[in-house]
Amino acid sequence: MKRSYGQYCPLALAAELLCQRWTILVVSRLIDGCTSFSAIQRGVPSISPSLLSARLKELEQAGLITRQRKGSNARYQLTQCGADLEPIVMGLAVWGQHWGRDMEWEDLDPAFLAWSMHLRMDVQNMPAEDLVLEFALSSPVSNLERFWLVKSGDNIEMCMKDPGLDSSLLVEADIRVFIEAWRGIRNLKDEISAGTIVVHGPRRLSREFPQWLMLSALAKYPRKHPGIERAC
Amino acid sequence: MKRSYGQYCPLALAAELLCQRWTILVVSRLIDGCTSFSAIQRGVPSISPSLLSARLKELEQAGLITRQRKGSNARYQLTQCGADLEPIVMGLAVWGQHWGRDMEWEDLDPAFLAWSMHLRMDVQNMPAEDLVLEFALSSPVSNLERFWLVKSGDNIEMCMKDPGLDSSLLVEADIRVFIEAWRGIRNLKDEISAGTIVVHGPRRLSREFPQWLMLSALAKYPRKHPGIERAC
DNA sequence: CAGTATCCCTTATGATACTG
DNA sequence: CAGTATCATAAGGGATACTG
Repeated sequence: MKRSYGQYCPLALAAELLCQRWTILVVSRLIDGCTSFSAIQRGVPSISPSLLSARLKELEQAGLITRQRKGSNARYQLTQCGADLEPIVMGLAVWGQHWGRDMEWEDLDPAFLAWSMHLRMDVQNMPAEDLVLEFALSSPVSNLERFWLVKSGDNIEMCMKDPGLDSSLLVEADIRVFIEAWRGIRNLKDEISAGTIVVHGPRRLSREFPQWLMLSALAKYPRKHPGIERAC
Repeated sequence: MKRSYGQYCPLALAAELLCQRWTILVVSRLIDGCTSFSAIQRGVPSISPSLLSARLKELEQAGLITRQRKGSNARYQLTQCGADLEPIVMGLAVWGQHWGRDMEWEDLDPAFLAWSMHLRMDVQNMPAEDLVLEFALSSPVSNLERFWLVKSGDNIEMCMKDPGLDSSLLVEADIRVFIEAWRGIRNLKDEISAGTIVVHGPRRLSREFPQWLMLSALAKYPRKHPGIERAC
């Protein structure tokens, strides 16, 4: 249940809905075009199903989204009201890129990275053949994290468990280095040249890999936060 | 203490700071130019002092504001990092004006209305003389609410208690009608013509009153929410 | 897959009183 | 004025198991 501010102030009315835990992230996934419960959940990896359900109901009741049942499935879509948030959510994300705090090790979530990357692979510029890209990202505070991006035709799927397919390429790196490259804080090609990101596999493929990987949509916004990352 | 999302996602980093209860309202007051603790508190009438204190510390630690001691007073000011939020906060407020839920009676807070109005009186177009504007706003769910805006020179102060001065004008209305006019949902002059807002006092002053009162900065944005107010 | 239902528990918050 | 200190409470949220 929303806790009201008891205020007619339009900013307070917006905040009492949108500035609850998880809500803006859920809206962001809807803006990204996710329409099913599980697609949204994959894009917000650590939200619990009950809370996601509650948030979706609040958004529906407030008129930001519609929910249509399709057989046993449901389809969530933004209304004009919800779609009007796109520039605001984008603005907040850019602000976070510019000014957000430095990333802690615990923030380096491979599931979200996999989810993000699977939406930002430049399929048109990849070879026509099907491919399996395997990522093995190391961290001093957790086990080696593995995931796979599987290209079938023009479709890319993410896999957090071994799909049991032969990998076309294997990418190895420290997870922080890789995510900093993903966010545009480091330069991907520079890191590959330096050997801090290693792409194993046929040279024909490994050479092209940096072209396939579109970075985060925010990578073009320079970091302004005066933290340790600046020095990198 | 901020509850982290455990995510490097820049939107999550922004949200974990800004999407906490009260925070965006406090930032908004800082954007409006409030620099002292009590000025901010007046602009966010129902925040408790301990929570405001906590929020200001979080904002300072995150680099959005600086705090300078001036004698026993403190002065809070936005940094570039905080100032960058201005378009986002404005966007959220416009969204709230467009799409926010209908106002409940409990939302019609006269203290916030008084605070808002005292910043939006067009002093340059008011007579040179000092004035006392008294407001008496009725509501079916509470006692008659009275407050005063006191013009001394070019300065306007708000008073929630009787300042013990003769009032130059007395404005009487239903608080919902008045706030809807303030927000641009109704037309102020139409309501005065209709007698739903009554301005008592010398005709010389009462005629000019609608010119003095700049409405909410959001009044120019039309309401789009499909609620009961649309019918008004 | 697409959610619901429980249950426990941390903790954020509101209220109040107090101090320099 | 400009906050700090304390405290009790509600409830938001996380985890998990379960259902159609």
